[in-house]
Amino acid sequence: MPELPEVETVRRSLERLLVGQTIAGIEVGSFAGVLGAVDPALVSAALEGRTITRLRRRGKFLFVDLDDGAGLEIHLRMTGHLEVANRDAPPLRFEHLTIRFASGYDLRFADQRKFGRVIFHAGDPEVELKTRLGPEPLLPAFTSEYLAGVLARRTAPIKSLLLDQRIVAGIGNIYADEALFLARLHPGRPGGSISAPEVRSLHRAIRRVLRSAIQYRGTTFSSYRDGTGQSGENQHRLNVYGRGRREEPCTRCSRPLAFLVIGQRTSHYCPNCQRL
DNA sequence: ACACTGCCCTGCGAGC
DNA sequence: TGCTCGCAGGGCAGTG
Repeated sequence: MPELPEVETVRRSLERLLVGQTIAGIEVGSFAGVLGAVDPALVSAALEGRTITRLRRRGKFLFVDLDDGAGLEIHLRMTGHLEVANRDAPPLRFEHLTIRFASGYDLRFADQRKFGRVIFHAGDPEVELKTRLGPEPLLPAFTSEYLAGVLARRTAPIKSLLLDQRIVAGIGNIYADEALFLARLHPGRPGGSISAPEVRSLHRAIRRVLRSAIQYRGTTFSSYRDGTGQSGENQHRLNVYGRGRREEPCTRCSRPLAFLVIGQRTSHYCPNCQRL
């Protein structure tokens, strides 16, 4: 389940391989919806001859910048996967889009569940996403004061608010649970009930959890791999995610962890360390 | 403005 | 053994 650290790891793994590559053409598989509602022929015509100048990440989105100012917006959702492969290599399982380069290499996009998208934008893709995305949690604009401001007077559970990409970009179910555990906050706490010191603690926990996960190249829970097919290592460092259902012991107090459903998402937490 | 629900999609594991 | 069923969840549209 790619969240910010996984998308950042993919970006880093692909950057050197993709920048400077010139697109010779694209091939769309049986699932044309991978390109959104856009006509594949138009996308193909727009991409042909363009050279990739940069790979950027914003929240869980990956942007591929092209030399004419256009770009691709890529979202992996749950099971999306990007990989660079030799032209002659066999197709990936669930491969929906192949971008062929003049060099003889391909960028392949595969997605078992067809949730992921590769959207072409004639201009900067980030501009269209601006209103839908909050600040980058690892950049200076994401301050404790900002977080306190957007949580104030909110009645929704903090877990749901952390998953809202307009509040802060890039946090998904895994890192929301991990950050709340580090900050010792119950996932069901109303956003507005969180005190100033608690917000500071949460702010610190979010940054720590994300930084550490990037360092360990993301969490491979089921299918996640980086752009070279390599698994992450952060799954061995999780405190709560995936452990509550099995009532595994808390890494801090050794009491059994628990899980509950908040906003239709499972939340793993320690009932002893994270009290309402 | 905010809170919340349902939809998309399919491999996999649990249970019968 | 073989089947069915429900779960996993990010983003967005839609409702109240």
